[in-house]
Parts: sequence; structure tokens; C-alpha cells
Amino acid sequence: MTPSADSTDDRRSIERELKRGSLELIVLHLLAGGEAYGYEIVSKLTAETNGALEVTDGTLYPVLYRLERAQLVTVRWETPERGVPRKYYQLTDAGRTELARLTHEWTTFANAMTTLLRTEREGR
Amino acid sequence: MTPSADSTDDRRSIERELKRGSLELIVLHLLAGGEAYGYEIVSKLTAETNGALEVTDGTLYPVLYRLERAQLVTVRWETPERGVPRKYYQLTDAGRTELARLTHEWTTFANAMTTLLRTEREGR
DNA sequence: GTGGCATACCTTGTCACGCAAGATATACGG
DNA sequence: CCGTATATCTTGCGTGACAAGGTATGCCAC
Repeated sequence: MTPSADSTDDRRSIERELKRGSLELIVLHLLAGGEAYGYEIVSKLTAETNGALEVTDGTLYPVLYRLERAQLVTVRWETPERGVPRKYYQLTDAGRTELARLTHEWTTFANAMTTLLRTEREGR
Repeated sequence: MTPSADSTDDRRSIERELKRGSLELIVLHLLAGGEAYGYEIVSKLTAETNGALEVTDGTLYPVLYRLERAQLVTVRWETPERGVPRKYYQLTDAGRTELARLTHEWTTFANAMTTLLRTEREGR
């Protein structure tokens, strides 16, 4: 039984759900343009997609850990002249391979969805 | 059954994740073509997308419950001349509204992703 | 100095949801 | 009857995005 959530039925955004599984792809893709550090990725994402794919840092860091553990990225600390130390991430070869794979999967899925949604359904 | 996994799949497929949040959209869209029952939706999906968006019935029924509880669909039992009773689902007006909303959200998201992925990242 | 602010990284807890696996029930053919 | 097909429903698990909170450092004004 789930007595909860019957009245609090505010319709959530599916954007959050849609992002599921595509975050790794997004991050890998951004890193393909050169190394970057966490905060940089967050702001890049917000900027390049006009907020459509915005994520918080609390979301991003676990993603980066997964990527690191899977050896899709490597890590380098750098302490700039001014400011706090930053943790830079670089794509590995395996990361590039995975990026290609995920891109392909995304494309396949998106095509299937688009085709389906384009189908006229005027019945009843 | 899972006909997948011909590759070394310690790396899970993101297809499953990508589907997150889009299942309701898919089902609502299919129902826009007229009422249908659970098993019918499962087979329709598999057929119309060549398996790209395949779901199991164990996945679908909870979705249908959510839709029903949210009053996006209504339900009608029908016992055919031959065969077991079927539970037919029809879209409500609210369901149609929600369908439009989800479609819009999907399109926005997909466009953002596509645009992002199309960006060349040959740096470094 | 010290208090405040910005930068940057990290952790914890919660909740939703897709799915595998199994249960149930009905009809029908041999 | 028993096996198979149709059809609906339930349970348990794992995953992952997110909010909220925490830590640490450097910079600047007063």
C-alpha cells in the first residue's frame, strides 16, 4: 500500500526522468572538447543548452565518480595561481569509445521516439 | 526475454534509462489512436518500433495504474465471445492535455540533446 | 585580523521507476 | 484433465537524479 502521494499529486517534470542515463553521455561529450573541472561542466551545460539540461553539482559529482571508476576519464588536480584547487577530468580512449556507443544508443532511441510520436493517431 | 547482450555487457544499456519518464508519453500516445488493452499495447510497441521501445507487461501495468490514478485514462472491462476478459483503456480529456504537454517536453529535451551532441568537440 | 563571500569539491538520504520473476485466472484444444 | 495461450497483477531489487547540507580555500573590505 502506498498511502502517500495521493493528494500531493503535483505533476512532476519528466525532464528529470528524461535525463536519466543520458547524463553520462552529456558529460563525456563535453569532455571530448578538452579537459574540464566540475563546476565548469555545470556552468557549461547551463549555458550551452539555455538551461534545458541544467544539473546541480550534487548530481554531477557522482556521475564523474562513476566515469572515473569505469576508467572512462582520468583526473588531474591543479592549483591555480589564484583560487581554490580544481579537479580536471580528461577523456580516456575507453571514454571516447563509450561516448561513441552512447551517442549511437541515444540516436537510435530518439529516432524511435520521434517516429512513434510523429505517427498520427486520430482514432477513438 | 532479453535478446540483447551479445556484447560484453558489464556496461548496462542506457536504453533502459532513456525510457525513464517517456513511458507515460508513449502509452498516452498509443492510446490517442483509440482504446487498447495491456497486452495489445505491449505488442503494438514492439511491432511499431521494431523492438527499439519494447517493454514487458510487468513494466506496463504499473504505468497504466499511474495513468488511471491520475485520471488520464478511464477503464472498461470487456469479456469477448472467446478468450479471457480484457481491460480497455481510453484517454480522457486530461489525458489528451497531458499527452500534449509531455510531447512538448520530450521535443524540447530531444532538441537540446541533439543540438548538444551535434556540437563538434575536436579540442585538445 | 576577521567576517563575509565566492569558488570548488564532496556526502547523505530520499524517492521514483523500470524490470525480472512469479502469481493468478480464464478459455480452449487434444 | 492437462498443457498452452491469453491476459492481468504483484513483489522485490537496483539504480540514479536530486535536494540539502558539509568542508575547505582564497580574496576583499573594513
